[in-house]
Amino acid sequence: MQSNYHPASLEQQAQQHWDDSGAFAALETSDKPKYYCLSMFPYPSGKLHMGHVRNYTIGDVLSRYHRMKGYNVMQPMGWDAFGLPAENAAQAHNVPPAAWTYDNIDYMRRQLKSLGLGIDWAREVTTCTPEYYRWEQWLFTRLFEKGIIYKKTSSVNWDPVDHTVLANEQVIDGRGWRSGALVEKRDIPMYFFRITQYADELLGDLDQLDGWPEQVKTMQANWIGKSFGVRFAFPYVIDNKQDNLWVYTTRADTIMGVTFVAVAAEHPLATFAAKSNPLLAAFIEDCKHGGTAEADMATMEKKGMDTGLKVTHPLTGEQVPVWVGNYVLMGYGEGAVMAVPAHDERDFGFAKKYNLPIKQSITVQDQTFSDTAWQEWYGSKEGVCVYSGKYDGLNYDQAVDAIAADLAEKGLGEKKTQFRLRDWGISRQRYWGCPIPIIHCASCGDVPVPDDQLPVVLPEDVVPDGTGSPLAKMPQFYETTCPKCGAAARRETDTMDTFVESSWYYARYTSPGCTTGLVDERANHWLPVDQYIGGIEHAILHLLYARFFQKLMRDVGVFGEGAAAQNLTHPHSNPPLEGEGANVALCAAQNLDEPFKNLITQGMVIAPTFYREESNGKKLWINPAEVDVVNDERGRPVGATLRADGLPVIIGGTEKMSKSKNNGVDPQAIIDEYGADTARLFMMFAAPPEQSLEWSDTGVEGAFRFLKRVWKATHDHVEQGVVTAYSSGELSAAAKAMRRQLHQTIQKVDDDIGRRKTFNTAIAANMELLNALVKFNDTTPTGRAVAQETLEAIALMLNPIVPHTCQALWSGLRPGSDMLDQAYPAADQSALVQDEIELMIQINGKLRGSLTVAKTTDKAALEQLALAHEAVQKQLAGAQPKKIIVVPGRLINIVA
RNA sequence: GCGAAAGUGGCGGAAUUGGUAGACGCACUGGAUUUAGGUUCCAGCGCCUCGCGGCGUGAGAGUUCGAGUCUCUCCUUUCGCACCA
Repeated sequence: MQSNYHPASLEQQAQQHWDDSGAFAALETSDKPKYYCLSMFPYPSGKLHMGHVRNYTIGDVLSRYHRMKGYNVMQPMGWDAFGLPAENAAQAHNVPPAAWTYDNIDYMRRQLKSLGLGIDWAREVTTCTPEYYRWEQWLFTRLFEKGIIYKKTSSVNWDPVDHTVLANEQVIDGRGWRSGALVEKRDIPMYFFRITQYADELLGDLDQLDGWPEQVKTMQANWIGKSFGVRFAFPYVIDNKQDNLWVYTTRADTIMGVTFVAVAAEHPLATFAAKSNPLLAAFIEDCKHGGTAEADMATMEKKGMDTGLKVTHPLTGEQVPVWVGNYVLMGYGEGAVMAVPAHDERDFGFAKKYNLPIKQSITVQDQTFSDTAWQEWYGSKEGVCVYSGKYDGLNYDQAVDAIAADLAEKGLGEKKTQFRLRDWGISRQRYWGCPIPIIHCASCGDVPVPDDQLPVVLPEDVVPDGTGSPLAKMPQFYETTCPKCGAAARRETDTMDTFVESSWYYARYTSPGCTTGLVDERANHWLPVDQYIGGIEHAILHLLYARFFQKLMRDVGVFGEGAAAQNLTHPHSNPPLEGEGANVALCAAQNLDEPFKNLITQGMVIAPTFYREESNGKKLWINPAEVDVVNDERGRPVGATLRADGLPVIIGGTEKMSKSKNNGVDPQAIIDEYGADTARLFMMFAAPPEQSLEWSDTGVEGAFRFLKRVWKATHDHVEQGVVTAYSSGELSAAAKAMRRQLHQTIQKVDDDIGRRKTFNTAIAANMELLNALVKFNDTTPTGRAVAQETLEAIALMLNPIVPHTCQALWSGLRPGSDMLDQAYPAADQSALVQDEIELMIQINGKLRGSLTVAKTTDKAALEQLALAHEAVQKQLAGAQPKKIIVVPGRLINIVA
């Protein structure tokens, strides 16, 4: 072994060895149980950021750990390569998005390799290649034919200056980010996935997902938002024609408190009223300004205007005014809501503002109604009806039943289950995406592209200019003939939402190179994904869409038909895993309902910010790498200076790494300076995976220092001669204690990585073990054998986290043996036996002392020993204790 | 606005089932080694107090022999909200 720790050369050697031996090629022919470990694939934005390093290190730790535990591991990687940033870069640098994207992929692939990830690169997928999106288009045509995909109009953000559709991200304070023009809502035809048809299954199957974090499942359940309510109508007459205004409510018990109805600006009644009311028309026009984001809608000022129209309350027969409200969404529910100002916060504010009547209809026991009392009642379903005629005294359930029955009798309503979830609109008026495989024919309508004409290839030499859709300006792309009648026809020029590509890539990894379908029979070997890892920001949308796609692919028969029985008996299909998620239905992919058995949602990577204020008050953000922080004599930061000029800078908050705050740390710089293992170790040590991780330069140095300490301890030991690890024989008390700590650590680290996935505590336990070993320092033959045993175990335990270093340590400890072939160490139960234990002594729950006793001491003897304890004697001062509580193995509490 | 989390020393975090609060690391202080800086090694390090001791897990209440952990109210911060990925 080299005397010093040289990460650059040893990492290069280890990676070369893994490459040469094909160590991470995942084969379907293995006898071992399979473990499919998937990290969310990156968008090729240019270079890796710390979030990627964290994500992929977590995946690699679990992959290597499971390999050592005897699993046949598959860890793939690919590129989520379509998207908006490529178009922005294209405009900025005048390069086609394709060229920019492929260059980024080449650079980032090299970076990933330098991290030493155990990836099977033969399975790489790139979503912007025709080989990939061909199957997405194929699936689209099947779903279109089944009616799962359909067309309807929907609102988008329209920039009237650039004549282009804007993403929500491109709308800043209601204005286009480039033009600065006020954004308008515009209705255009789009294709939708009928995800609402799967809402019940997507909700119900959450119960299968034992290996998912509770909060993610709760967020998904809330997002799907199943509610039980009543859909009912307010009849009205216009131009002597009878019609109904439909609304939906979950609070039918308050129906007698309705004092007005609010409709969306786009509602037909609003449009009708505006014809004869220029002021209303202007208001409706005004409602079209501003973006479509729900957060904006919910926080903007609630505005409204009376249409002058009246509708009839279905139960009281009263005339109720119809208002237009800017907070009512046309695309959600009926586009109209009943308003009960007495018992709804939003209606209350609206009624106060426009001086509309407020009418109480429920009450809560012992409380007096007032303008503020509604606040306490809002959201609770504990009230009973009052001032509601025949419904007086009924509680929520009784009132809803009675009211729904009465509405049904009049043919004006019924109970209805509704979902908050809306259908998924996937049309994008952009260039850099998967072309939608539809041909528009004047006589045949929307015709899906036949299989033999797929893929519809996206031309790759285009530079978008930021106005309109490039494909819509390319006759050579859109001019075509109808596959049905042969007449001249126009190809669809919209592309798909990039969420579509990322909804099925996990399945494609199982079948690299497959040209006969989306996947082949290899999918049955690998699916489902055993462990999925990715950012918490994907907790709702991406994960919901991928779950949806698994069900779609299952129902379309992507995984083969009639092959289920055969695949179910496949010897290597989906063997059970220990631990979380083990009860997910084990079946071939064809019958698989859920794609991801276990899920880790990793937190963000954050870093301190530094800035200077310029004369115009603007903040100039300075990268943490250019700053020195000054601490006082107690370690508290008192200031910071810019290294370049030695002058002070202002310390800002600790925030998510971003370009705008210039607080990103380039992983490449860390790898170049300290090596990949130090970067990996720091990221795994600084916080558990689900929490946010604060970047710290000195923390990185600490991680590097630990690796040097492990290296030195191993080197110094090996220099004295490699020995056989301890297995049996007489041990000194110190050696016995050393071995006990070693085997306790093996047990703890196994649990920390395998079950708890708290890599930070696994690393801390190894640090403690090394500290103990350095102190142990026993040079007798038995002592050296125990040291050999300990050092080997440390190398094995740390191998999943810092694999390059451990590969080299192992070569030193066991010349001629390869770390790649090693199993995870098992704890020696006999070494764990302990004769004496320490018990805490409490008086009234406060710690007063401790007691070391034989493990076998019984309760009565323990009580006597505790009472005889000096501190107890002093506190009791001769009095009798009221009670003594003995918690075996832990403490004795004396209640005085 | 709605939904989901989080809050523990100067800092990141640990405390896994209600039972020793602060493991491990960083920063800091003192010492040793070193040509110097750095490195490395040893010791100290929650707060108040000379000490005895007291206080201490965002704030306030509650349950319990015992609460960082359970319950309620409040405050603050972060994430998501359907065209960023």
